[in-house]
Amino acid sequence: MKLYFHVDMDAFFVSVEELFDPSLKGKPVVVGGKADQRGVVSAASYAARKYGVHSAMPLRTAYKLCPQAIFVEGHRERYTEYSRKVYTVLQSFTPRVEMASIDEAYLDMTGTERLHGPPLEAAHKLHNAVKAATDLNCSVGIAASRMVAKVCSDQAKPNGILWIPPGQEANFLAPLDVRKIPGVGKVTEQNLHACGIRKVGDLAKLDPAFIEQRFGNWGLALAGKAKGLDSGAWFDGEIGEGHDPKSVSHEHTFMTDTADTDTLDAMLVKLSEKVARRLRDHGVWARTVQIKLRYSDFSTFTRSKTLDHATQIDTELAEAARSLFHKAWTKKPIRLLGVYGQQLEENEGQTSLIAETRTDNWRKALAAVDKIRGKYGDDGIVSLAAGMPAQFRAKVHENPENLPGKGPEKGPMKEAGNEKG
DNA sequence: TCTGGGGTCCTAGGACCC
DNA sequence: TCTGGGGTCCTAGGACCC
Repeated sequence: MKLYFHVDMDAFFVSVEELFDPSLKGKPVVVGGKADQRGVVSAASYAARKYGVHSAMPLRTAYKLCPQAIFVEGHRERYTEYSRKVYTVLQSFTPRVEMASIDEAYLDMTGTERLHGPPLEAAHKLHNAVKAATDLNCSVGIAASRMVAKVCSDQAKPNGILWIPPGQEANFLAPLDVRKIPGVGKVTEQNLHACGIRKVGDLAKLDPAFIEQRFGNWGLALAGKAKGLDSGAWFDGEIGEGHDPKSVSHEHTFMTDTADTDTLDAMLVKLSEKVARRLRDHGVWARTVQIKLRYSDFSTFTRSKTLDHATQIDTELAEAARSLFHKAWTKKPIRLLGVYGQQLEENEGQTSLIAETRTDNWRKALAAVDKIRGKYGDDGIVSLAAGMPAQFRAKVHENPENLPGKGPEKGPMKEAGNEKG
């Protein structure tokens, strides 16, 4: 019989902020950005939640619901630092730990009873150890499947521990809303409601063949989850096997929508550089480049291109991204741009000898730049866009949103953008 | 309400090959 | 010349998670 823990930090971002500024304690706090910014709530304190504020809610909505809340941008590095501390504590209980995100982890605690005692006792020890090391609270779910352990930790919040002994899974899940099942979001919930399915118990009672017919392959996995099983790709694989990233991406939402070609080109270059940098950090090459564009009405489009060889070079990514963008763009104002590296490979793709020398030179230059950036941050160097005209380089460094409005004549600029280095 | 940014997984059609 | 079916790759879109 398997034994899994799911450890979930309570209001993680807010709690870390409180460590650095204790005056925030007990107050309505919203992490995610300023109240008038475009963006959503990353985390809300329990005091803020009383006003209906919750994560993923637009910041402006949060402000309307709770104007007295303290809005903070947040400190990513601190969250990463504390996430590592938590990981270290969890590692001391079992090597089979997998961080599912920055603030939650699965532990395979099978066979640790002699070392740590029965499940609840082990969970208390673990909870206390996390608290001692970080001064942060967490909640722990315990079950024979990861799926149920995750649902448990959610039900245990805040600062609680919940164990569902083997055989009790169905009883525990049955009265819960279908939305509580990991993987069931707004859309699936609506679809299930349309079939008269509201509780997990309703789902568990159905004939799997019916669910498969209505919801496809994915429906079968859903039926399994309703019974407390780890079905579907979600809970595949052993815990503790680190996996390589499948994609690397960066995107940016403009403060105000823009149709300015130079601003958009500069942003594509900047995003491409960031993606390339991360590819090099991971030591992987991308075969496929994808862009995303979103217009003012929120309509969103993606375009992708598989290259003849995998790359991690700024200009190759940027070139592909700009080409994809200009083929798809209708010239209407843009709200968001994104650049993605996909089909990541461990090795550089097949290249010709000439390309080889060229990329080798690039590699040396990029390694040097990465080093400087590592030391001084991204602003240590303006831009790597050697293939881009000087105008772009200046703009990349500037905040594109703050550029003064320019005349309609963009011809020469566009030409220049196409030249090669 | 006016909707971030970083990801994963799934589906489905068409191309292309055997 | 008309016609299969399977497998894999490419592309676009979408649901979902934190």
